Amino acid sequence: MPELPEVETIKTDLEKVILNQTITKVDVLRASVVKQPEINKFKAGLTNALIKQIIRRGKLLVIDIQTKDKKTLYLTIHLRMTGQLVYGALDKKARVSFKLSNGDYLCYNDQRTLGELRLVKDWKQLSVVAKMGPEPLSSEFKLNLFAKILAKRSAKIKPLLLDQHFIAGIGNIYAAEALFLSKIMPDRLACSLKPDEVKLLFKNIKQVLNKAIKCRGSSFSDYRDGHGQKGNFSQHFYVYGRKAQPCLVCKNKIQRIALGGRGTFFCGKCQV
DNA sequence: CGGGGCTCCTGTGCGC
DNA sequence: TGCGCACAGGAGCCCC
Repeated sequence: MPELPEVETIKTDLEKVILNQTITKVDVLRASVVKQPEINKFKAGLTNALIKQIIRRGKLLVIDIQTKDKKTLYLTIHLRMTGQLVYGALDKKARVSFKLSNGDYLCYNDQRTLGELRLVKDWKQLSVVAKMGPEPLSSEFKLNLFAKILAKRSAKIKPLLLDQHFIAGIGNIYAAEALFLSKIMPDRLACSLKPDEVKLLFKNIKQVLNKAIKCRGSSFSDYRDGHGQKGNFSQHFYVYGRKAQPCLVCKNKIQRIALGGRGTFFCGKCQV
């Protein structure tokens, strides 16, 4: 569900309310979402731990904690499709809940339970993190490297944008929107993009992610911010979820196809 | 390397 | 109303 802008919104929301609080109680109501270590160790490590810092890498949230015996550990949370991390009152639907020192709760909700929570010593050594591509909004994401990699790849551009080893944090919504803004058909082969198109796509990836962050993310369906509120970027979608509706630029009907098993929206007239 | 299919789950909406 | 199927912001795995 949540992509980079949504996870970033949750991060900044939670930074204002959970930093320097102690976790006084941990309840795991759905054991399958806790992947590492086993439940009792997970709970023991977090109980009476101090929340020090929140980090985002791609779609992964990393909460830096100091345990009651002064060790540094990291709680990593991947929200997958329907995960939510909401601060406030205890939610009856929570899969995992953390009671905080001020009496409020941090609830991990997840309808489909595909999300993953881990408590680890070194989050950068997790294989998902080690294999992750560059952060698209950081200076490590460079046009010449982007162009070089695209030139070598024969995969279709849209599934490639979703590949977290290639770039971190882009999901189905922002891949579709960035390609629309760049006037590129989602099924074009990466190596077929012309230099101007590569440049445009590079710029639009950054632009659409930044705009979505300003709008506090997209609540197409389940996404909620750190306070349980919806994001506003869905109002600005050009193509995502707009099958059969008129293109906002040329009035042509937006089409939907499947690419790599994922719904893919585009305008057949604006995109080439 | 690329892509298809399947899997982890739960819920909603649509067509018949 | 009821049932079955398609589909959903993700991503890993196996196989060809």
